Amino acid sequence: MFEVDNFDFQILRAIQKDARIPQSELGEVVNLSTAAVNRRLKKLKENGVIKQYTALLNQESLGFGLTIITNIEVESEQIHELDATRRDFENCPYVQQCYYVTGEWDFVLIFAVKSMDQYNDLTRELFFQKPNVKRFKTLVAMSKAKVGLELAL
Amino acid sequence: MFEVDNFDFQILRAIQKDARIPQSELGEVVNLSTAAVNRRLKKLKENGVIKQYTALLNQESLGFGLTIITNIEVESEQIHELDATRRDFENCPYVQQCYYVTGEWDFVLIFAVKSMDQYNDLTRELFFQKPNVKRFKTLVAMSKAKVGLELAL
DNA sequence: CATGAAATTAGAAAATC
DNA sequence: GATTTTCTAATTTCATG
Repeated sequence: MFEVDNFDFQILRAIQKDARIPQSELGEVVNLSTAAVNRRLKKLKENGVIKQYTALLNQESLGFGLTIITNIEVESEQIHELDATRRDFENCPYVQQCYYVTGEWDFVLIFAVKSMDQYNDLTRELFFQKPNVKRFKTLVAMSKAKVGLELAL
Repeated sequence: MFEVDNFDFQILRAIQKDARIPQSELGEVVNLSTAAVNRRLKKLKENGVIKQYTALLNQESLGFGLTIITNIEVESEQIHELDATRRDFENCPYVQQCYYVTGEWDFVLIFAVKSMDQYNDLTRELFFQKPNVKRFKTLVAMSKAKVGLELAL
């Protein structure tokens, strides 16, 4: 496994907040030369510590005002069934997040959709038409108090 | 509200996948000059359509191998109590996401933590010690089939 | 209003020590 | 690891529709 030292942690912390920060600034913060920062960033990316650089978009301004969390219980927990179900969920572009969990439920999905109508359509497609979905429960987000994938480094 | 046209949508789609794509490449994809792409990106950022450029990190390699989803029911739904509770959740750095929801529960939290022990400590801090938390239910993610905040543009 | 082409500035990457 | 050089990309300017 790739070793991440304190310099790396500082760099990662900074680029989580702003992936566009110049490497020179990064160098000042961390007390390294820009070249050192550059090499470290490259390594972190190559080793998969940095998975992706992305832009977080404003869901509301783009018409995806509805966030919905769905808990799902499956009929069969056989590996093949489970994998197929998981794939169905993953392949839906409106499913932002899909977790396979232990506990009261088997899956938790987080949807970003345009309307309730659209969500209803998706429930038909993803739940009612799939024999392996036993039951599901819908939670509608009234507000997203905190949304992000930042780590507490 | 800011109007997003088809060029913008294409640009946004591309930078969701890779925020580091050169504006020249972006221009080729979208059939615009780099200057036009540059101006559009600037506007999209200024208008908050692009909220943030960020790096998605590999939780496992950084020691945050545990993802936990917690459903919470509160005692009082009075606005002040609710706000205070929400703030407590938000302020916890290990809470990646916090949704205030309708339905069977009031809040859904997603934690990225290092260990079960740490989560237990957090439950004490955030739930048991808070009078407004009536009950909560923990779901442990066995696998994150899909994690991201991309929109289906 | 927007665009594209060209010039400028800034940044990233590579080579060197 | 730092400095310096080279190369690439972002940004600004300016003329045009």
